[in-house]
Amino acid sequence: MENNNEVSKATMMEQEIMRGRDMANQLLQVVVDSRNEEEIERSTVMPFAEDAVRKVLRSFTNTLLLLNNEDTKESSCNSNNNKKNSSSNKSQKGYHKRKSAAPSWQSDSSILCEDGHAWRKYGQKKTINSNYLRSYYKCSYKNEEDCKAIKHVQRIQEDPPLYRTTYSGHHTCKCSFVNYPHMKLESAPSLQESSKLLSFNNNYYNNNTLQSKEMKHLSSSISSTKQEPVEVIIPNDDHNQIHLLSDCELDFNYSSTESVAFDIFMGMFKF
DNA sequence: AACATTTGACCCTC
DNA sequence: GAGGGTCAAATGTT
Repeated sequence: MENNNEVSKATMMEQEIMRGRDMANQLLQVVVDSRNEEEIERSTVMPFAEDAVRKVLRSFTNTLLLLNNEDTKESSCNSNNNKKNSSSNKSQKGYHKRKSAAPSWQSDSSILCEDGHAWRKYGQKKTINSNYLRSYYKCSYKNEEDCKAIKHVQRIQEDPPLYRTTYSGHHTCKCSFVNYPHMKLESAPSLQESSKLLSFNNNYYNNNTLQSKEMKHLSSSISSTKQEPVEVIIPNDDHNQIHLLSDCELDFNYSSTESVAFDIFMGMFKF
């Protein structure tokens, strides 16, 4: 009985997360569609908003994977045992080990969802039970970081359109900053050992974006989640960089801009 | 030129 | 042997 309650609770949690992910997808669509509108493009808001939504999507995806990995841990262990006796170390073209029959996680959506991760398509197949092609994707960082995450997407219904995405494996790649070409966190070798340098790409922020005054406000709003004082340096000659003289975990809380999206982004930007 | 997608072949599991 | 998952060469796109 108690077990049933836990299962339904987990299902409800999963449904809520999926609902959140779908809403974030819709928001992302609005942001992406707005790129071509000249006025919005010139503002500081859209790059931040788009990044924020992508990060939200990634969180939803990872949470769903974690939830479902717990569920399928046992079955995948069993299937691994079954495979122990099969041949190994083959490198011929097309050689592969068939994935476990139980997917890590699958979800249906009326739109082709983005999930915040970068995928590379590596194949597509017409399956016997469907009139539509199934597309196979692997993580874009599979080669660089040996990330094992894969997914396949299949249309399962014509009208209204419905797509089923099945994920296997979870992301082990450190792609957090790769998808944020305009912001970069790195060591600041010229300063003290534990300092960090937060860089803003000039292409995004040179024109009417973050002004000196705003940067100073931003720096004063940076606080430590460990309640420790954080020392910040803003170089006079370069308004696109902030030096963070601390090795502790930081939270941004920048609220002077009129943009809610900017707030969300800064609120999420934790390292 | 570099990167992404398409497509047919290959090979495993059932 | 059928069906499905993956590879890699060919092709397309930026």
